[in-house]
Amino acid sequence: MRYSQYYIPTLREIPAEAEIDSHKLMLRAGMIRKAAAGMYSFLPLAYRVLQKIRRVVEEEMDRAGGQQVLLPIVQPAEIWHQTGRWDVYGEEMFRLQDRHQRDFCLGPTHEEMITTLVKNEVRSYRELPLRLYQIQNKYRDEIRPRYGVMRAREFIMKDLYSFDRDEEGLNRSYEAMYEAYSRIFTRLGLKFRAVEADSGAIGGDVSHEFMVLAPSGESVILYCEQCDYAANNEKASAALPAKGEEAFLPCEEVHTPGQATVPEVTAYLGVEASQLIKTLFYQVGEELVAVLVRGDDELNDIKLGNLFNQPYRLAPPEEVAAQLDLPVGYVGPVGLRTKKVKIIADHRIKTMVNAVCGANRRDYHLRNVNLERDFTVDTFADLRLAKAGDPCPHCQQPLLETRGVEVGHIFKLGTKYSSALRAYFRDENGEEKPFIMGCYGIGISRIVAAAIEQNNDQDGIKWPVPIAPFQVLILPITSEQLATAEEIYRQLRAAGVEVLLDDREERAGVKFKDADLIGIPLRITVGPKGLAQGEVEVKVRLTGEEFRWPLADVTSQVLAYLAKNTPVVND
RNA sequence: CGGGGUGUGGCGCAGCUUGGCAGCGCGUCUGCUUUGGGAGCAGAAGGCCCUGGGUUCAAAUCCCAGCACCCCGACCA
Repeated sequence: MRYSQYYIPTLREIPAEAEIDSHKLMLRAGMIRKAAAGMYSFLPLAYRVLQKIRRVVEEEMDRAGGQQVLLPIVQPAEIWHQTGRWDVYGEEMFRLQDRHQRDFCLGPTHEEMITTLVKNEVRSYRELPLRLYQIQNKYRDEIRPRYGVMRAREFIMKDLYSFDRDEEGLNRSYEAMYEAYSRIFTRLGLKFRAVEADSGAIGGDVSHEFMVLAPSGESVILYCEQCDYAANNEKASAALPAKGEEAFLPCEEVHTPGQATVPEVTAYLGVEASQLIKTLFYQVGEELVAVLVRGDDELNDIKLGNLFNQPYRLAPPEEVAAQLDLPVGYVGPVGLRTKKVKIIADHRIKTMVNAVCGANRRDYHLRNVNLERDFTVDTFADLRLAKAGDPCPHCQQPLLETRGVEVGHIFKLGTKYSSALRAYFRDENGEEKPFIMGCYGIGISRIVAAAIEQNNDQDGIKWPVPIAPFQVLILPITSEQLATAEEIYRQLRAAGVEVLLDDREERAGVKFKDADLIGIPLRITVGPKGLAQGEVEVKVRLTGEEFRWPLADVTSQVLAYLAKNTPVVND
C-alpha cells in the first residue's frame, strides 16, 4: 500500500477527550473517530487490525469445532420476555419499536436468539454437540462508556454458544474453548493470563476470564508463581492463616471515648488492625444482617452479593441506631444475639484469638474477645477481598498482583436458557432434556485497545507482528531514494509481505514521527547514507534494535524476522 | 442517577471577570526556498462562538432553560 493513497489521518496533538494511552494513540494514529459517546468509526488502519484478529479467532473457533453463523442484531422482545431478561437487563438494553409498535432490542448478547434457533432445529442427541459462533456488533447502553473502544456501547464481539447433551459434554466444550482462547491470544502475540472469575448474574459454577496484561488494565489479578492459581480480585480467595496459639484471656470492657474507626481504635489501644473485628450492617431484603471481617480486611461486594443472592446495601448508621439501638463505631458480635440479628462472618474470624471489637455501648470496646466463648456466628463464608501477599489457596505461597484488560470470558451456563425457552432434545432413551449450554465471548474491538495498552511508548504504538496493520514500513528519506524504495516495495510484496510505502512528499522528520506513531513492526529507511554502502537501515519498533541490511538481503531478512516473531501454536 | 468539569474554524487553546470588528498555535490550500526526527518565508481558505429563550442600542461574554461530551462515584456476562 502506498501511504499517499491510504487514509491515515494522524494528529499531532492529543484530543482533549482521551484519558488512557490506547485511546489517545488510536485517535492520534488515525485509527478511530468518535460518532457519539461509546460509538466509534474504525478507519482503514484499525480495520486491518480488526481483520487480522478476526482471522485468527475464526481459525481457532473452527479448529475447536465451531461453526460460524450470523444472527440478527435486531431481536424481538418476545424471546427476551421468555427468559425474563427484557426486564432484568434494564436500561443497558437499546430498545426500539417497528412501525407496528412491536418491541425490539439491539442484541447485547445472543443467548435468547441462538437458543431459540437451536430449539426449533435440533431434535436429537445425535446432532450434539453443536458449537455455533458469530462475529458481529453488540449493543450495550453502558451507564458510563469510557476509554474509547475499551468500553464502548457498540463493539465487535465473537460469541460462541455450545450445546451438549450432558455435563460431560459441556466440560469438553468448555475445555475446547479454554484451549482455543489460549491459542488465540498466544497467536496474537499478546501477554495474557487466564484467571478464575466470578460467574455473576449469568449463573453457572465455573468461569474464566482471559486478561491481556497491562498496568493500566481495569481488572486486578492475583496469581501464584508456584502453582497455576490465578483469579481476578472479585473471585480470588486465600488460604486461612493458622489460628493463634495464645491462651484465651478474660474478656474485658475498655473505655475508648470518641474512637470509632479502625485506625482510631488501633492507635488508641495499641493493637494491630488484624486484631480487630469489624462489624458491618447490611440491609438485605427486609432484615438487617451483621457481617464480621477482620480489621485489616476489606469486604468483597461480589462475594457478599453471591451469598445474599438478593438486593442488599450497607445500612446507614441512622438505620442501625433506629432499628437495633446500636451505636455504629462501637458495635461488636458479643451479645448481638439478643437483638435477633443474623451474624455472618468471614472465615478469618475463626482464626482470631483475644480480638478487639465494639462493646455495643457508645465509647466502649471489648478486649480479648474469643469465638464460641464470647460470641457465635450463624454462617461462615469467604467474604474478604484477597490481596497481594496473601497465601495462595492451593500452595500457600504469597500471591502476586498484576493488572489486566478482560478480553475474553467463558461460562458454563447449564440449562438456564434452554429451560426458560423450553429448548429440548431427545436423548437415547427418548426422553426430553434441556440442552446443556455454555457461552464464550471475545471482545474483538477491545483487543485492539488492549494490545495498544500493552505495547506503546511515548512515541506511539508498537504493534506485535501478528496484529500489525502492516508488517513493514518503507521510508525513503527524499524523493531521490523513491525509485530504490519502490523496488524494495515490489520485491517484498511479491514475497507476500504486507508493506506500507511512505511515498508522501513530506520531510523525513514527519515520516519518522508518523512511523513511530502508527507503530509498524519493521521500518526500513532508504537514505543516502545507507545506499552509499548499498544498504538500508532497519529499525525494530518493538525493541528499538537497529540493523543495516545489504539491499540484496532485504526480502530474506524481512521474511526471517516475520517468521521468528509470529507465534506458532502446535497442533 | 449523584458530584465535578468542558462546549469558540479539522486538532489544541485564549478571549468571558469588566458586553463594543472573533483571535493564537498546529493542521489545510497556493507559491518560492528547503530536505536524515513534526522546516522557513509570503499569501489564502475555513466560524450557527453547542441549542433555544431573555436582558441590552449592542451578547462568545450577563441571566434562564435545555443538549452534548469528559472525569469521579454508584452501576455493569
